[in-house]
Amino acid sequence: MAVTISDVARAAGVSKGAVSYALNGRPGVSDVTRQRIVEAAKQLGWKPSLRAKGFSSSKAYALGLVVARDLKLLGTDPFFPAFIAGIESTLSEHEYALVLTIATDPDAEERSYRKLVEGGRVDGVILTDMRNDDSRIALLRELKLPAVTLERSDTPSPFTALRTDDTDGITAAVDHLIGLGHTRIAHVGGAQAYVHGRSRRLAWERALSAAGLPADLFADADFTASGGVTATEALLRRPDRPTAIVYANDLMATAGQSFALTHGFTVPGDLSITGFDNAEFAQYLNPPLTTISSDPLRWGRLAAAVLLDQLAGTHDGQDIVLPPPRLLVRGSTGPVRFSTT
Amino acid sequence: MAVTISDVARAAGVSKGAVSYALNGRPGVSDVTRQRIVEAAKQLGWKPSLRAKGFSSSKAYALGLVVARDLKLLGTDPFFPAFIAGIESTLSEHEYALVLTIATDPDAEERSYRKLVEGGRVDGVILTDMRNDDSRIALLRELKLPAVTLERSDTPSPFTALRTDDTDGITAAVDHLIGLGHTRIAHVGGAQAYVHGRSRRLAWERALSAAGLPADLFADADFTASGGVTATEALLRRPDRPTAIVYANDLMATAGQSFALTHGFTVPGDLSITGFDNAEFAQYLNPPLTTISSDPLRWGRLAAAVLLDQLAGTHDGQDIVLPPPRLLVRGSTGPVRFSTT
DNA sequence: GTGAAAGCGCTAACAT
DNA sequence: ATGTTAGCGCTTTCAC
Repeated sequence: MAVTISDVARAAGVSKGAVSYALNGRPGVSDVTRQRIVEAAKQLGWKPSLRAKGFSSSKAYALGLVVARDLKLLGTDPFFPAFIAGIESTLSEHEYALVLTIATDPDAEERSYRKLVEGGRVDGVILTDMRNDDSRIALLRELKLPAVTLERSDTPSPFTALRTDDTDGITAAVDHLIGLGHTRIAHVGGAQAYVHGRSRRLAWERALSAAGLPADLFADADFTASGGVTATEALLRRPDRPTAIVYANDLMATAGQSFALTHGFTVPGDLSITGFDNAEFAQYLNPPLTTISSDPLRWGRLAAAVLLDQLAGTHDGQDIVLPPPRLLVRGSTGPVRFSTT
Repeated sequence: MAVTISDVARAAGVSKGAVSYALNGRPGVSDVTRQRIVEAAKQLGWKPSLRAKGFSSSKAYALGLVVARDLKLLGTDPFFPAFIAGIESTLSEHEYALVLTIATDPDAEERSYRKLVEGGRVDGVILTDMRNDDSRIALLRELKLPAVTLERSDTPSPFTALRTDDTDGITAAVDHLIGLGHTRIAHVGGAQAYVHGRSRRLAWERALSAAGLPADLFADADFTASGGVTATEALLRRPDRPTAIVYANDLMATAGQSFALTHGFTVPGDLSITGFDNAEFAQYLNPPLTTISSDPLRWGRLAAAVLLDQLAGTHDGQDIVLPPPRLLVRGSTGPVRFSTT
């Protein structure tokens, strides 16, 4: 049997309560007594039982992450692994653990949150892939589960959000293309039900408007490779086809580039292409993909830190704004060759 | 306050113990009493507290997964997300949760396991990325932590392993290339410290030997894109350069293909290429990558199931053998053009 | 300032 | 076969 609080109390000649106070740095014990207790605990090599702590304090000492994504997307998204690593790096400093759940359909998502709460598995959750009109906000409210969200849904939310302007990345991409002489710059959108899907589209529109260019070359897609192909095909079939396409993520850009190349277009000669995410493989395409890079590790670290602060009551509830993503110019973008207008 | 076992006991007019027995389907209560108890529990909407259960039974009702990988690899590996989804699908049926840890350096890995145990976070762990001479085996033994491993390390291990023959996938790839007339078939190896790195290399060697061809075109790498580039460059610089390269994963194959294309080689004209993993992006390369596909979802599901069985004492300890991976022939492989020997 | 003691909600050893 | 009861290891209230 491992050493318990009673052993320490006995060794230090005090009560269990005193030990608890002493070790949690709370008032209720004199400094000398505290010293003695700390000493005894160290001597005995006492490690407070997380289970007992959790039980008596009704805490899980864990945070939850429910990932609701299509497997195909999960597998290629460079965001999640780094994001999770970021979460972990914060949690490991605080004796917290991460409980990960993967939900493959909408119902499973809600069930996941409910189970996490019913089982007392977590003290709070991190919400990613925010959606416009996001049902999770009401759900978590009902469940009284503390949360932090990545980006802000248009659904009013009582939860702290980590935000940035996707805007800046897309804007930089569009401006880069305009600088290369492009005037027919299309956008292949990510699923518009997602906050980041829509904000990227809006950023594209605004950047074009700001330059006095029409934002009429839009093709809706869903962040998947096959969606990217379909959208690209639709755009390239148009008589006023674009000379550049801004994609909402690298996977669609990759698929789109592949489609263009196999249909006789040169990249960037006939068509310039930009992605979003900076997936590892993107720089090994032919040509390597110009893309936009954020800092998922940092997002993860911060998201966990903010949530922990909140649980400890040391966060003021203000949203956190992260630095904007950066444009990485590579071979898939180049000067417009000629205008066919 | 939520309804507890005492409430149910009172309502059913029995002791707490009786309720515990009744609800866990154990002997000790008559069928009539059991009926009454179950009824009362349902009426009151009683959900046994996982925390209390865990506390009194010293169980976590959770499994752990410690991922020790370079972030760059984590982000492009299609294996993990699907594998984790598989684990989840089994766990969610058993009131178990998954605690995920990411270790970015070797020390962190050991610390992770120790923390998981000390905190009583998990009842067992799933080991992936097995290494030859794997230190985790001794560690888990010391920690008395039940485990299941993916593949078997050469370190003798008391843990059940899920196995397959990588062999079959690589063999199929080499045979496919031989069938296309290739005779100088190289291999760009994954880190040889890993079981799957070495087994793929050995499979390549054996397949060539079986066909009476020399296995002398080997370049060591580490599963990373940049490693793939370096290895490819070394191979293509050789006077007896290969007409086909079998890569140990898709990321290296992608990077290698990119290198070859940008250095004037045509694929598959001058060089045929095969990968391993069937990453989503691989079919959107130019040309699309011939690769080898396993079933990570199934691996995950099984790994979790076997471990749970083991915890329940219902597994005989026999290794589980999974079906071999499949070769997916795509555009990156073609007939050898001519021989320059 | 200090310490005793009462839970927290279960499980399991123990009487009956 | 059934029910009683003593913990599990901590936190926290409440006397002292």
